[in-house]
Amino acid sequence: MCAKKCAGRPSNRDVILDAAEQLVASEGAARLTFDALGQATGISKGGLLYHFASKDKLLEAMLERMVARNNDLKETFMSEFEGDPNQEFKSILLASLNSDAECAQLSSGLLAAAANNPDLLAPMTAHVQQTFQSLEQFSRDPMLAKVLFFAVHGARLFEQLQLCEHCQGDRKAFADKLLAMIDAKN
Amino acid sequence: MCAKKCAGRPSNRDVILDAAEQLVASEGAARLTFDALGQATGISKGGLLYHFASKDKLLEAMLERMVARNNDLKETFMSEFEGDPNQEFKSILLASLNSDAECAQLSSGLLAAAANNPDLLAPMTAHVQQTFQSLEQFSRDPMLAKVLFFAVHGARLFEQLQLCEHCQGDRKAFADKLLAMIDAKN
DNA sequence: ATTACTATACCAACTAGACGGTTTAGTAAT
DNA sequence: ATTACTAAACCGTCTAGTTGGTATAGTAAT
Repeated sequence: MCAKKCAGRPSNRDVILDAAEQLVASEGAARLTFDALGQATGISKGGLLYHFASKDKLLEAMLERMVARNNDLKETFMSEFEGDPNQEFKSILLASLNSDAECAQLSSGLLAAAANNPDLLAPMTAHVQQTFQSLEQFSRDPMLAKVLFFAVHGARLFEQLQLCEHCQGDRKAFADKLLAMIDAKN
Repeated sequence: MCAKKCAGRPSNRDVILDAAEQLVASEGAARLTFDALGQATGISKGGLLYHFASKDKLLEAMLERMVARNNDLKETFMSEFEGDPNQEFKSILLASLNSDAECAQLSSGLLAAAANNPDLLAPMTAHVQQTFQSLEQFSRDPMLAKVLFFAVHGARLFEQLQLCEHCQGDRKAFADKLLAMIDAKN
């Protein structure tokens, strides 16, 4: 499970966000409602609205936490790939592939926002743009970087929508292939 | 615009599906309603329900047309790559990258179904599985095939959600890179 | 130690509007 | 007569958001 940042004391705010992600994954973004969320968490609608003043605020928080988790994971990989000439490149890719890995599902925030209010995705564009710049900066073959970046996100989408049956099992093999392609070409 | 299969005489059924795609792209899947669809097409709610007996039927039709369009485009590319040792591989990838290219947006059907009723995606899993098998069959490096397949769909997702600003312009360069990678490695 | 107050974290009941879908009655072309 | 609709009323349900209230914990003056 997620929501363990302060180790042991997951605030209800995070509990709600976790439940929201799971709801989107299992029922679809359109059924992410305060009622359903209340049932899933045992918190009343009033309580939910205490934490997130509107549905847009909830979606915003989902996106924010998604980005934060991604950044955290990238830093973890940065130390794991210490010394590797493609440290940054690899860290960005694996972070995107594996964020929320320990959680139920992937990219629920993205899909929920896209479904309910695409305007909320605008701040994400900046984040993506920045990632693209990093990839171009740290890769000798920027187009390859783009291909691999999109590959990671395509795989995540298909996993989230359960469009391919055995995606989960192949995840490690998939990651290894990405790393091998970087080492071979970069 | 789309919906021109019988060249010149787009049935209202296709007009409705086009409008539905555009609505999902611009307003989000949650705002794909019969009322909004009626306003967009100028067809009354009764008229819409004459064509699609329920919302689920509408979503099903969106997915079906998406697959059909993809298959058509694949056949077009098959003749374009006649003689190429990677004919099938390339055709599958470019078809997925370019279906709906002349339309407003991509993969609206997928997102709409995912948002409203993920159960409707079940038949898509079969289609994906089949595509995977073809890719594995026609590629000497199945893992590369997977990477490139996911790259195509990742790029489509980001385009649809307008998550990267200049995706459209780079589409041809992106496609060329994919083809080059196939030729180099396969 | 008591009283008064504040902040946090909720809950239960309600409201107004939107939504999917139905129904009815009718039009117009083939 | 069939196909392809329009127009408009209507229904039950769901939904976001509001209101007003409660419980608990802590602060701080008296």
